[in-house]
Amino acid sequence: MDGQSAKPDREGEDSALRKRLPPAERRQQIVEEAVRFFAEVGLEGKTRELARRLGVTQSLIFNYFATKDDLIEAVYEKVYIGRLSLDWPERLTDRSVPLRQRLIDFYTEYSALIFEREWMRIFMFSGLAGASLNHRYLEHLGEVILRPLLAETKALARTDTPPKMEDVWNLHGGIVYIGIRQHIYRMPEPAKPKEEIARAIDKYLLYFGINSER
Amino acid sequence: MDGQSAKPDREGEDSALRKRLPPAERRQQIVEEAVRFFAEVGLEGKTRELARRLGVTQSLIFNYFATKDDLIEAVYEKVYIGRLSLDWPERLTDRSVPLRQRLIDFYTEYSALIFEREWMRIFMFSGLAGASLNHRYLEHLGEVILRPLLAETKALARTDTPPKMEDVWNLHGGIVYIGIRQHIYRMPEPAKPKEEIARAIDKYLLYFGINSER
DNA sequence: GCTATTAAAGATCATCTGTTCAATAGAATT
DNA sequence: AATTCTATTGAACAGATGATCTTTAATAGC
Repeated sequence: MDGQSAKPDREGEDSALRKRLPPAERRQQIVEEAVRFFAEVGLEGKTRELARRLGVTQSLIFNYFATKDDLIEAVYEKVYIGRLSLDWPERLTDRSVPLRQRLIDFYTEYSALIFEREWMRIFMFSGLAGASLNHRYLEHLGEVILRPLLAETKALARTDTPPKMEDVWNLHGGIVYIGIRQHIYRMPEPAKPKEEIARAIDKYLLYFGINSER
Repeated sequence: MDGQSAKPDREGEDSALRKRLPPAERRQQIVEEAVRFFAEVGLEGKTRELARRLGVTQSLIFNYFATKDDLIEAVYEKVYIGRLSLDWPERLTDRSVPLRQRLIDFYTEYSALIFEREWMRIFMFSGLAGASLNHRYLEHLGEVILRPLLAETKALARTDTPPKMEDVWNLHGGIVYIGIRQHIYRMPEPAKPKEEIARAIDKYLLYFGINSER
């Protein structure tokens, strides 16, 4: 029943030798694999399985992270950090560029960042788990991106129904849902995601009577 | 450390006596609580905790379900069945009613059904777990609801850009995202969800130049 | 009221899982 | 080559967890 009971963990697929790495490097390696691993199987993935994938003993993981929660925290940080808060706030409010162009630029870049299986799934797992980072991220997004977007829309709107925050969330949700379908529900990717994003933006702008050149 | 080691499980909150129920009834009771329980903590929730909430021993659960997976399967069925496939397909294609009204009727009813914490979360948990029911549901939705909706839109569209399936998904996603924000990310519910749904629909229709009366 | 039936409890198993720690071995320094 | 340092391993523990099996007792049929 057990062919090799002498080997406890460490089923190194690529085998090779057990390399001795500088701590910083090993730590990074663990976190990177953990991101992939947890994104695939969820945050309840077992440390033994993670160790197996790393080709390392399970106890080594606890040499770098006191508890599993610490590891998950490191995964959150790795995934969340740098995903937002670039120069978008200014660029989104740069009125020398037509709003349509600004929106397309933003969502092209943003979707390139988040329409990625690892991000999408860990975001959803952590959201379901009620992680505070998740809340903070969404609040941050709302304040730093969506609220300014609302202001920009208001400034150009030509209809009697004034734009509301919910309209911006609707635009955002419609676009994000493309990634959810693809990476959470594993449906096929749209043929031309960029084009769908542009159409979503045009629907939004048209509703408020905003011209493409403005 | 343990005040009452003689009682193994069965921390009946409402206490009372160990009632002897007809099997069908007990089974139903277990499934219903399991829906609530798994929706809250995820599909990896422990059977002992579920039993505790039921005020019943853990072993009793396995008297009704051979394995935990069987229980989860029953939860899926309970949650998924009856959530779709009513008379919507016909009503959505009833051209004696303006499309806008049909859309509003549909999404009012549909959102009332799915904007519910249990459904939303179990749908997401099962989607992340790759449950086949999830795929079947979405395919069914696409075929039975969204594709007819596309046909209806095409029939009334007055613009040169023809409506595409992706447009319908965008409409759908934007609306569903309201529920995701509320129940997955636990953000506050919009003040007037119905109104937001109507606005999303109007954006969609306007983009294809479809009049409200048609 | 008595008995056969069967929910439900109680006890326990085998395995899994996070965590700890002493022993080992790879590399750098002397 | 010997020594030192420490990354990594190997082994084990305690508690949890899905599942099984025997025992208890509530209910239905007579």
